[in-house]
Amino acid sequence: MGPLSFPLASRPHTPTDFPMLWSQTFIPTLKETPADAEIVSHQLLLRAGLVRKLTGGLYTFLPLGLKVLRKIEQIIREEMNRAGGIEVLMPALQPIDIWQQSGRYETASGVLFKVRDSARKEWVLGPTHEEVITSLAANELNSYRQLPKNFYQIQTKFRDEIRPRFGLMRAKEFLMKDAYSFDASDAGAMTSYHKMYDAYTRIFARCGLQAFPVEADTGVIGGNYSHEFMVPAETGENDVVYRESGKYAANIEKAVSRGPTEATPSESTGATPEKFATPGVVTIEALAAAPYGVSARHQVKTLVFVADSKPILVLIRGDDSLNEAKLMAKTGAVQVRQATADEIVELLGARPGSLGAVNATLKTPAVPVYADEALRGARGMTTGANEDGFHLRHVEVDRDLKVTAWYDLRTVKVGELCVETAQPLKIRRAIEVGHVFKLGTKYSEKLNATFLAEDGSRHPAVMGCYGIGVTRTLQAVIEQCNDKDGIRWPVSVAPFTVCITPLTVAPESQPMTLARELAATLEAAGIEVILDDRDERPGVKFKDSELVGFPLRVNLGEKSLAKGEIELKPRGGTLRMVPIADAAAEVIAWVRAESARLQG
RNA sequence: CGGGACGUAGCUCAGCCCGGUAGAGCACUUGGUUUGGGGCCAAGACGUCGCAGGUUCAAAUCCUGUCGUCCCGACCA
Repeated sequence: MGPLSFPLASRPHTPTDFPMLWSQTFIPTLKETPADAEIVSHQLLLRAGLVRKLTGGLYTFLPLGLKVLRKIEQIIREEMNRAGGIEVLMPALQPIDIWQQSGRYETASGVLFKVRDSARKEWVLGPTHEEVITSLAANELNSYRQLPKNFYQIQTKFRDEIRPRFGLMRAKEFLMKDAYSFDASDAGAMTSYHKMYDAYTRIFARCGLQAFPVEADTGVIGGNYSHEFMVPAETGENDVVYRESGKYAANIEKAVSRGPTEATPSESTGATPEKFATPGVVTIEALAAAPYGVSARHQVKTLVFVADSKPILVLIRGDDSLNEAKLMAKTGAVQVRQATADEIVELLGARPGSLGAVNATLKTPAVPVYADEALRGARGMTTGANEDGFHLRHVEVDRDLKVTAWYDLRTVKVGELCVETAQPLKIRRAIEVGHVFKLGTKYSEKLNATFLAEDGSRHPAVMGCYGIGVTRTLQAVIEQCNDKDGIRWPVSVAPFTVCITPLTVAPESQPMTLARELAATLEAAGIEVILDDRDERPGVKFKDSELVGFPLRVNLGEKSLAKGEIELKPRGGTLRMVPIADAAAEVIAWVRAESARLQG
C-alpha cells in the first residue's frame, strides 16, 4: 500500500465482506403459488423472492432479482461497448415540444404518461428516447467527421399500457436498453444495423437464452430492416411464422407466403351479380352453412376502417383474416381503427354482415377500396349487397368491383408455402426481448439533426434504433429455464453461482468451518457464493436453493464429511461426491466449464 | 373501453346459495421433541371479511354503488 492508498468510503468487496450469508440478505421464498400470477415465470419471480408487486404493472426488485438484473445489464454493456456503443443517460422526464415536433405527441398518445408541474405545464415520462437523442444530435453532431455515432443507455421507461400483464413482461415501468445510431449514409446505417444485430445475438446467447431474430413489421417507416429477437414460449404475446429447415422467420404482422393453400375460385359462370335474400345472416359462417352453402373461400369479406380520419373499404377472402399491421404499412396510414356501426350505415347504407364493395351498390363511389392479392381474378364470389339481409352472388372481382389498390393484406396461416422455397410454414408463440430497426431520416428531418458532408452539402443523419427489454429478458430467462422445482439459472446471470449448504450451522462445527473456508477460496477465484447459514432442516434448504435456482449447490453434511467427502449438486444434474481437498478445484472447474458454454 | 372471474389473517383458501359468536393449512412467536428432501407435539399472536351506502332485530353472507386484482378481447412507440 503506497502513500496514496487510503480507505475509500465505498470500496470493492474484501474477503471480510464474504461470503454472503443467506440469513443476512432478504430472500422471501414462497411455498405456495400466488393467486394472481398466471404464467410460470411470473409465479417463480414471486416464489423465489426476486420481486414483489406494488400494484398492477409496478414491481420492487428484491436483492436477488436486482442481482440478476445487474448481471444482464453488465452483459449488455460489455457487448454494446464491444460493438462501438457509447453509454449515456438521458432524462426520463421530457418536454412535450420535442414530441410535438416529431409528430408523436398525437400518434403515441395512447402510451404516453403525461404529468404536470406546479405551473401546470405538461411533461411526458419517456416511453422511448428518439426525440431526446435526436435533439442532442441536432446540437452536437454537425460534421460527417463526427459520424458514425451510436449512443445507448440503460434506463427506466414508462408506458401507459392499457393492460399490464404477466409480471415484468408488460409493465407500466420497466428497464430498457435503448441505442440510437447516426450515420452519414444509408450504407453506413446498414453497417451500424448489422453491428447491433450481431451484438444482440451475442447478448442473448450469453444470457443463456435461445433467442432468434425474425423479420418485423416496419410500420409507416417502411423498408426491410427491422428484426425482432424472439424467445420461443407458449406464453409469449407474438406469433412467429417460420420455416422448419432454413432461415425464414417473421413476425406474423410481417410474414408472407405463397398465398392460401386452397386456390381462389376463378371459373366464370358468365352470370352477372344476382341479389338473393339472406335474412339474419351476418357472419361468414352463417352464409357457409345450410341452406346457403357458400363456402368461406367463395366469399368476399368487406371491412370498413377509418384510416387517418378517412373511411376505406378493405376486401379479404372470406376464409382469411386481415392483418392490420400490413394494412397500415401498405396504405401508409398512421392511425387506423375499425369504423363504428353508425359510420358504416352512413357510408354504405347497411349494417355489418351485409356489406360489399360491388360498384353498383356503393352510395359513395369515391371511397378507396383496398383488396387483398388473394382476390385477384376471383370469380363466382358472394358478397354483401349493402342492403340488410341480402347478398350478391356471381360476383367477379375484376368486372364488378373498382379496386383502388391491391396489397398483401392477409394473415399467413399454418401450412402455407414459403415464398422462397415452397416449404410449408409453421407458427409458434414467442416473447419479444429485443428489436433492431433502421429508422432512416424520419426523426433527423423532423428534429433537424443534420450534418455537413465533405462537399459542404447538408443532410439529415441516417438513424437506427435498437431496444432490449432488460426486465423482460430477465423474466424470459425464467420462462425458458425452469422445472418443477423452480428456476434453473444459467451461470452467467444467476444471482449467485454457488450455494454452499452446511447441514449443521453451529459456528465451530466442521460443516460450517469448512463451508467458510470453501466460500473464501471460491470468492478468491472470482466465483459468487451464497452460504446458507440458516438453522433449518436440510429439506427446507434444499427446496429453497432449488426454487431460487442457484446453478451449483455444495452440501457439507457430517455423514459425508466423515467419509472425507463433499457433495456437488448441479441444479437439475446428478449428485457427485468429491474428496474434501479437491472440492474447491472441482467447483472452479465446473463453473469455468459452464461459463465457457455461454460465451457468445 | 367491452366480456368474464375474484377481493375473508403475511400466503393459499373454506364459509356466502339457505343472514344468527370469524375458520383451516402454511408462515409467525414460545416451549419441547426431531435432525440428509418443505418434521412432530403443545401453547400463543395475527381480521374494522376491499371501501361506502341500503335492506334487516341481526349482513362476510342479500341489494346498489365504488375501488382494486387477474384472465380474454380491443389497444400497443
